[in-house]
Amino acid sequence: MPRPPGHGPGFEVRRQKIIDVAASLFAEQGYAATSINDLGRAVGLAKGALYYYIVSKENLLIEIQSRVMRPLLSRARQIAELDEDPLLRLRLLSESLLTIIFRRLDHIWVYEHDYRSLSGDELETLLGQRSDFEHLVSGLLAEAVDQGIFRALQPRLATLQFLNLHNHTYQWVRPEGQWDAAFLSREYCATLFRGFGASDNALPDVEERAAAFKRDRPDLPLDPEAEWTPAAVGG
Amino acid sequence: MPRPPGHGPGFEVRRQKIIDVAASLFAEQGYAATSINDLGRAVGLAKGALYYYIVSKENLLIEIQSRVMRPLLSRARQIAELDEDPLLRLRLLSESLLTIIFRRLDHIWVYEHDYRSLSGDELETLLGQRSDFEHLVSGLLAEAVDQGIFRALQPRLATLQFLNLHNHTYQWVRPEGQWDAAFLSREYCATLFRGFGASDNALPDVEERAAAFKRDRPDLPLDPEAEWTPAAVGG
Amino acid sequence: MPRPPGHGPGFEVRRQKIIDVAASLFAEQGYAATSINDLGRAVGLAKGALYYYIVSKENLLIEIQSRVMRPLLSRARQIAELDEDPLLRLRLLSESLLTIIFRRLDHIWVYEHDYRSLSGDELETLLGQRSDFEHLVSGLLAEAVDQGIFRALQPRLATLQFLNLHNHTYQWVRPEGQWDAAFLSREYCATLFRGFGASDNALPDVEERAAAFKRDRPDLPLDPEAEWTPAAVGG
Amino acid sequence: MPRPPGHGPGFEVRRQKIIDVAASLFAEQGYAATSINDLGRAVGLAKGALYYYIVSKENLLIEIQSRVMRPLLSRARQIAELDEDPLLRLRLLSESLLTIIFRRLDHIWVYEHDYRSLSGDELETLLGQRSDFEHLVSGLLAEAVDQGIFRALQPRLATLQFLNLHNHTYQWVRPEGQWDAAFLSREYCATLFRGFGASDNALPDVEERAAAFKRDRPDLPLDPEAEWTPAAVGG
DNA sequence: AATGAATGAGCATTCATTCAT
DNA sequence: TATGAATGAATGCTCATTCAT
Repeated sequence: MPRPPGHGPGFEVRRQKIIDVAASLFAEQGYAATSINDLGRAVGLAKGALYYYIVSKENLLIEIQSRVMRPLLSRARQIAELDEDPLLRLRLLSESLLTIIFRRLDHIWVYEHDYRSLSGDELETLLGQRSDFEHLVSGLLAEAVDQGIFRALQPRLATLQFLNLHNHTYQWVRPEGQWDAAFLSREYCATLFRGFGASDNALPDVEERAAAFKRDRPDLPLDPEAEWTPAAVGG
Repeated sequence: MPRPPGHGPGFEVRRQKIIDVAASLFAEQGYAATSINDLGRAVGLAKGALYYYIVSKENLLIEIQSRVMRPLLSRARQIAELDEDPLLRLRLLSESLLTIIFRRLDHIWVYEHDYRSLSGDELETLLGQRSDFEHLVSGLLAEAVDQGIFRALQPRLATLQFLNLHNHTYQWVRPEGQWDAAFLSREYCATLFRGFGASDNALPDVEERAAAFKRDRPDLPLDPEAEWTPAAVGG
Repeated sequence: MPRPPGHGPGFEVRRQKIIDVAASLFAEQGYAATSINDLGRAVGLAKGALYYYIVSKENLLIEIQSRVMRPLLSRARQIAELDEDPLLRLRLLSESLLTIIFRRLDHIWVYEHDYRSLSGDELETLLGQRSDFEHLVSGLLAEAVDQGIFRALQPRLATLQFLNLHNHTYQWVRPEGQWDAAFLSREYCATLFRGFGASDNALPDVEERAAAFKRDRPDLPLDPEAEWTPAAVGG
Repeated sequence: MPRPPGHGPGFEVRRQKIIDVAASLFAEQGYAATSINDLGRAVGLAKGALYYYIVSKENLLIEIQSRVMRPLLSRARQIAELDEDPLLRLRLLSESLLTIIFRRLDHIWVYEHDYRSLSGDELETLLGQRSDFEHLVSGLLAEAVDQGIFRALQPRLATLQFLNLHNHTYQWVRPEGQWDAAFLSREYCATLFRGFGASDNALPDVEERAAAFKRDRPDLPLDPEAEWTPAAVGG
């Protein structure tokens, strides 16, 4: 991102502070609902001055996204390349991801909510980074399957479960609450690793019973929007 | 035969179609970024005529939310009250939730993304409904713990894992794709029920090894934003 | 005002009722702030049906104006032409004017407030009628001066005083209140006839004292917007 | 030298000019019928720039009202508290009121016509100020009655006559015309003070004759809307 | 005689951005 | 560096009016 030439020493510092504030405002009110005026007020700078530091509102979004995505991806790559078994690497990657969610909750809100406000090029970059991250996870999961640690999972579906579990955390987590990133990581991985594990200790009949239920109770369809049929009175 | 005052027979039909279109636009571009003009264009109606059918933009949001939340909650309550074991009920509730996500994906997008655009009263109602749904899940999980089917879980955290796994699905699911709601429900429940299950077959040492890693490799902190310390060369 | 041909017997009745309602709404909220929708609701007719009876919103204004102005002018002419002394005729005309103010208070509100919403032609007609009425008053006042009943007044200024006193009544009068038109007319005429009367019983020195005050107290200018000068401390 | 944040030196000047123009437009066309676009055009500023100076359209109304009401009330209070006889104070107050009508004719138009466009709080304030002013007049008139300068008048009705006579002036006065505020005040007070005066020089029989007329001429009712009865031909 | 539906212009207001100073 | 001032397009919404039925 080329900056106009000839900036004083404080320029970058202030610029970063402005992005901080923008992230917090965007997280609170949403990107579209936050005006440049709001930002100026929160920063204590007139609108005109603001534009000395920022190039556009959309650019703030880009910077916020990459603040989160760049270090995460870089650390994730390091972890994935460690010479450790896949389970440990997954566990470390999980904690890494949760750590940044805890530390940059507002950035994550913006990242998760407003990435669709980006236009073509930038959106593509971002989606590329997301995809890169997903592939790191996929790779580790596949290794675990290959090594027989996990049962035979569809790798894509296992990845999505891993990501669902972690990524949705931003919706409810309180960084100052009772749980920290390490704890959540331990819990999530306990669930996932047991859940994905090879040993066949599942609760074996629940699927059959579910199938039976669907067959025997047409009056209570699982589709919430389906009509309610009065229960068949058995003979 | 003069019709009673109010609206003609086609009114409600068209109104519902307009809400359909709104849901799809809001899902695509976000609520704040979609203008009433956009909606009019998509519907093929001038702005003025649009307002013959809708009461306000925000009201569209409300209608979309409740289209999703009302049937879901009602069906979820029926399921929770069934005289079946908690595992089966969780499984049915899971499929119910995923079914509505598949059938009303755009509504769910709006529901998940733009609920914060609602003002006081409506937001409160919505959050109340969300909370009601969560309590249904919590109750079933607690039953499973009580009956010794699941190990001793923090009920709140188990609930959040259940919800993370399901709710984040809207982010990537393709209703016309290879998987359907029943399949995803089976997979998610397999993961969760094994993961939450009582039998102690976890992969026991991963936590110790993670702790050791954090101790031995201060050069590779899990926080993606922490400084990279050149690896200590051990002696 | 040509009406479309072929109306049933109830047409004119209903039309008049609609104008009644319009007058009351316009009086309450102002012409510009009252919508045709408001009118439809108040009348119990859909907008479309309304236009079967009215030609336009502005036309309602015209009808309301002439409902008030036509009978008033006609009666005023009859009174002015009576073979009675000017004082009596002024007194009768005063009561006539106040009577219509009492009976048609809402029309008068509209008449006084919103006549400027009329466009060229109609406005001219209205102003012509106003002017006709004023000339009737002027004529009677001039007669009274000629006959020596009133002192030598500038006829225009006397007319304006007569009209000010009467016309502003609509601003505060309550038709169901303690006073009726006859009473107000008696009081107004008592004031005006004494005030205009020939006998020189004025309170003679108030003008001199007013002049003195203005001279001696430059610190308290009568112009409310003039600067306050600290009072000159006398020696 | 960086100026403190807020507004430059020309801001308030321009702001006041905008309110001036608004007052003149509102007076000409009415508040509701004047658009912010009209104002922008008249001021030579794009709509966006206009809002840099004004807070809202309604706020313009408020500013206009208080421009007129604040100085008037303040000056009126000073006059009412003077150590002079009530007649002189009434005369001075009359001139004060007329002076502001002359100087701020457009403001007065707005004040008199569009006060009902104000919403709750502001309307209450305004009505309170109007009432305060009326009480000042009432007090002086009551003093004059108590001192026997005026005959026994109903104080409320006397006040309303005073106000009718003065306040309706804005409807026809031309500030650049032949009359000025001092002249009108002299004339109005001459009428009122004689009219209210104690000496019993009224034209005593006009009321009896009016009563007789009403009795004897049922064919010519004073109500302009009453049916015309063909005159009874007397014997 | 009356309706529901539609229109297009207009409304007050907000916004991201620019620029001379 | 920072400001106040300006712009023009866009926003959600209302309105008087029309018209096929």
